[in-house]
Amino acid sequence: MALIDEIETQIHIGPRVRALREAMDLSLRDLAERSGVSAPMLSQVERGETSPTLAIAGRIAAGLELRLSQLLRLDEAGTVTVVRAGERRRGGSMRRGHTFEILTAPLPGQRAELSRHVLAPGASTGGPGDPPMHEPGSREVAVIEAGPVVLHIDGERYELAGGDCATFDADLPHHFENPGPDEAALLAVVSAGLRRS
Amino acid sequence: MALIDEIETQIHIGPRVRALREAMDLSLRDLAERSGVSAPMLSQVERGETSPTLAIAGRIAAGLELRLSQLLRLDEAGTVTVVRAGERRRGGSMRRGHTFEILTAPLPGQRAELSRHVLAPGASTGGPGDPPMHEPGSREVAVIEAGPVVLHIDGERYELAGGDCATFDADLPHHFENPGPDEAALLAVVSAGLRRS
DNA sequence: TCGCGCTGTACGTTATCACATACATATGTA
DNA sequence: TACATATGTATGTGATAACGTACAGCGCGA
Repeated sequence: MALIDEIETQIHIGPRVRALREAMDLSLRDLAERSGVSAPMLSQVERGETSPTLAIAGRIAAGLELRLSQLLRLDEAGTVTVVRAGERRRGGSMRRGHTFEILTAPLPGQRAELSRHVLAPGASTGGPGDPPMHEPGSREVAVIEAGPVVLHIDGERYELAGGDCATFDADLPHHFENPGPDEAALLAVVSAGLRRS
Repeated sequence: MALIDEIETQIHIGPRVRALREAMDLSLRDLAERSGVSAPMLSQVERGETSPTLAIAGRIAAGLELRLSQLLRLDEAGTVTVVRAGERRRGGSMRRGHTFEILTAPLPGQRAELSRHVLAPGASTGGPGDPPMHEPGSREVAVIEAGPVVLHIDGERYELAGGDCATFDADLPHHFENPGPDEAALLAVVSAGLRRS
């Protein structure tokens, strides 16, 4: 219902298995011997008549001298996503003098989001009262393209110059401020949170 | 008997699924809703009491906003070679015409590393024969500062211009090449794969 | 203390995966 | 022609994956 319908979930390794097997000049019984999976089962998998368990799929991959993730990746097109400079939405400015763009595509499987922020003199990326926090456990890396910029985080204050790089917990309240007379810019990377167990 | 015993075939995604689910702060029923897989099934999979079919595993991965190959790759982490981080962090050039800096501090708990690469005309960040892959499950985001740059990955070829942004699996063989007559530069972010606990 | 809502798990049933066997077709060999 | 050996597929049976339901445990507010 929810996510499941919006995402391509179809797994159809059958044709790939058959192609690989024939490329190695193996019969179904040959591969059955190598993989420990019965020939009729292999036949059904190749024709897509059944969805094998991970255990079976792993043995089939092993028989083809592949890791299962490799076998599956062959059927997952679009692993590489390119976002062209022209086709990005410019993010609305939450504050006057602040504009930003999200540089990365919002696709599943992504664990990092990269954004570029431009600050007019005196502007900031957010305010002390603003809610826009990041997911718990996430980390942020910011590189200053043009400074100076002041990073306010959790009551602390860090003065950054062009080329400086700051790393911090993105789930703490924070914002960047441009104190100087010139325009400032920075790149921010937010890597998805994963709680340490 | 044949190959099957010589290759590690064990698939145990259970702990990984549980870690990811808890990191996303989802209950079994939450993930059931997102994935279309029943909660008891998820429980059994997490505890390794059953080997799900590819169809089910794919839906679980989708519910976790991962591709199945990515989810599986997290479990194949043990076999992979580590990058020579020591040499690279100094910012030396591995190839002529290629210089880079690691911008982030090498601190524990870091999940993203940011580096800036400069390529002389004709230079590349590595070669087709070079092994330096990133950790399994890691993702890379590259922003082109000055192009053109060609991204070679897994046999594919992507032409990028200044301002373009590419995202891909960092554990696939890849390198950047500068085909133009001018100096090229890019920023690369590698977000860590999920570590075993 | 009582419930309410939530968590994860045990139960029993149904669907289907995976096997061994048997079959149909196609090659080649005597 | 007959036999032999290979291919991939149809069949029926036991094992198990996957479901809906129901349960024990926890924290919380009335």
